[in-house]
Amino acid sequence: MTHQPTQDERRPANDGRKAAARNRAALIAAAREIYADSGLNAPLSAIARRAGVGQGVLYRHFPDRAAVATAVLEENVRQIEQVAAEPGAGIVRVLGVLTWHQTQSAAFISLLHAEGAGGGTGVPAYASALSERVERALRAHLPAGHPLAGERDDLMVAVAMVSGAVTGPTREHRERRALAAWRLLGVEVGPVLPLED
Amino acid sequence: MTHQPTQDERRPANDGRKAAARNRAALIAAAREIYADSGLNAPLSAIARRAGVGQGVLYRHFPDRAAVATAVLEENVRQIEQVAAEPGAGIVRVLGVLTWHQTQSAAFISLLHAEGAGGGTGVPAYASALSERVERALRAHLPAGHPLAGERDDLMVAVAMVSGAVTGPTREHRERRALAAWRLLGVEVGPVLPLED
Amino acid sequence: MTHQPTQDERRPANDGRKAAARNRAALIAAAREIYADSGLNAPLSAIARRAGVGQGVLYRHFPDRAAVATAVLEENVRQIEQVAAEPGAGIVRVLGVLTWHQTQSAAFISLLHAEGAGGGTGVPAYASALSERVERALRAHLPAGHPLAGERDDLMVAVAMVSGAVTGPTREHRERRALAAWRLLGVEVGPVLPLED
Amino acid sequence: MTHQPTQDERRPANDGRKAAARNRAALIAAAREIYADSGLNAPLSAIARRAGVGQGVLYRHFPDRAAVATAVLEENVRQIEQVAAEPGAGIVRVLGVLTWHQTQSAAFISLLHAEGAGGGTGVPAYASALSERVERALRAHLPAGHPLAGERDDLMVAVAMVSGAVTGPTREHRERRALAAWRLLGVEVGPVLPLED
DNA sequence: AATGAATGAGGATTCATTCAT
DNA sequence: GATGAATGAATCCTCATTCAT
Repeated sequence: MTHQPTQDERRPANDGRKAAARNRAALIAAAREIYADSGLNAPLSAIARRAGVGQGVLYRHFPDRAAVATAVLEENVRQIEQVAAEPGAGIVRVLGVLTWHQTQSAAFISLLHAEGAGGGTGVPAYASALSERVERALRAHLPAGHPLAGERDDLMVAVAMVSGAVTGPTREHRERRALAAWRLLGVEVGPVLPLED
Repeated sequence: MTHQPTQDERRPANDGRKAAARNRAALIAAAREIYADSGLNAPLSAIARRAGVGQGVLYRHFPDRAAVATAVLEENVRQIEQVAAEPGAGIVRVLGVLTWHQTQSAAFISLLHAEGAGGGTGVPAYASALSERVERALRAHLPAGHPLAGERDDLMVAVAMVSGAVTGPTREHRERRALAAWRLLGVEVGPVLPLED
Repeated sequence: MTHQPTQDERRPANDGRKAAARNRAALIAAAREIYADSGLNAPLSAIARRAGVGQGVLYRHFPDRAAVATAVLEENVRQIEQVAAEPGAGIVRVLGVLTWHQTQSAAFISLLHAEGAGGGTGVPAYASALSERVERALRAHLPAGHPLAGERDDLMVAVAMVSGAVTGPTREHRERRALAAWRLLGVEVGPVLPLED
Repeated sequence: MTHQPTQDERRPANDGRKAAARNRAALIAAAREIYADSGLNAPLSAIARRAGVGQGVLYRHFPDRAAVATAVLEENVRQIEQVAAEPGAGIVRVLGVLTWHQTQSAAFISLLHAEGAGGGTGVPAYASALSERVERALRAHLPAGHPLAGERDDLMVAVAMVSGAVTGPTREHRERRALAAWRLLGVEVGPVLPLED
């Protein structure tokens, strides 16, 4: 009778189920940041902490480390598909957005062709699916005369090549290298910008 | 508080000091193999085990994880310098050997431009020195008309690009991709072969 | 590369979050015991084991070895402050409690003036803060005529001296030596007893 | 027939058996230094290294860690005995030399009453023998009226007390504390100096 | 008699993952 | 649904001690 627990008295703020979605988003955002400055092997606890949630929540949303990484990449891919779907978009613009993501974080790159060494993060399965979606998005806009239009794999080889070139401490560094890479391939790309929504 | 190896059992023989060099070599070889199939973050203990030595030996020869990686790379670089020094060697041949190393292991690639995310293996310092040695070896053979002869960084950007393209489960896979990459760059490379000594 | 506790067996129950405080206390108690009979360099794992918790818990509560030691000492100091705060307490009584702690464990002593050799446990920073608290507690009760009342440092030098004298296998041994030490200093101390609460 | 091994060709300089004595001395000196700045738990290998000999030599001369420590202390004790044996030496002078050793290194102190915590370095047996020699040397010079002349243990308790007081980063610090300690005991000591030989 | 390499146990520390609350 | 404590395996690294040369 004393002490009627006034909403939020001793409870971790359970805002109902819309909080779930919010948390998921926060986790992905956090993961993106953590990946950017600590690499893909960063402790999961760091991601949860940065997202401001308990570790349990992370596990609720993502069964394992690969799922987190994939979710991050998923967003990137969706953005690329989105530009590709824009009315006036051409290959030049799409490549610009793709390149922006490549310069954003080393993680994106690793993800994009993480079939390599066995000890990897274990993304392969999802990764190749995502990789194919990127390819589809790009290929849809490839005009016949384009340098990468020809043989089957050239397109994704080129993407991988640019990824390989993208190194350096700052985003500026990486952007410069990316552009140099495309130039060496004789490919024109649009401004390296994110998709403003 | 102390260690006192409860050791009256068996002590696997101390082959004296000329074993030291042999062990070092064994460690590097082991590291190369381990890296190839478990990536650069493989436990050091695995390397020691594969080399058939105790962990202490590894630490005696290499102060830290980066030193091991560097030693592996060092050998590769030396081989490249060696071909470059051969009497009749031309850029085509040197690139062939370089490419062979690129297809050999994902590790070589990571090492070659490991300046990336902070959480990395921490090779940067050595790595850039080695990278420069590779560059020097290549540049010494670049004829004026070569597609990469022009602007300052194009050469190493191209190398990085090919590294990026080199993915896939088997060496054959990776070799095919490497060749495709060089072709896209308009660069001719020799047969992708190790330096037979 | 990862951990994956091969754990389908048994997981000793997670008592929820109010166990945390209990665990912390258990760790401090365990540390006190371990320190008493194995010295300050005892393995942390021994402390965790004696406290009946996993090693991780120890690290959760105390970032490093020094933090554990400090926590133990902290309690002692608090007790001394507590007697000092008692209504009728005089210097004789306070010194009695202090002396009790000195005879309790070699660790308390080491901690109290652990500025020594570089290889030490690394408590210095905290330690001097705690040392000052002890000094304040004592000085508050020093009557003008007391042998240690005069010059600035005499008080803590005397405490250190008694600490130095406190050696011997059993508590009785140590108590006898402590009392001899105070006698040589011409200082009267109360019964050497813990603070009964 | 070719290649007559000219003395010292391929041999670590085996100067005969007088080298043995030289090595032993070097080890003790090295140990003293190492102890002084890394504490008694410093790795034995560090001592061997500083002495400029292989680790095997250390083991040849000293069966275990305690033996090294004891040998160091032994020298100190010998010096004290030596002053005590000087024709005109009085207690004041002997205490001066004793105090010098106390201020020299924390190690000396630890050694002097290392009966404490079980986890210690294991010197106890030797230590108490040495401690008795120190006591004998001092007591031989104690005049009847001296403050420490009376009851049996007061003398060594006092020595331990001063040891306890001797803390601080520099030798100057420690000397000041040592003198303050003796003053509190009402004991006069001579100049705090080593035995010039 | 010395050297210094090798062994391998022991201790420190980190993190994925579970689960009581 | 969320929290965050606990677990404990895995990995890193150090060092006492032995021993072929």
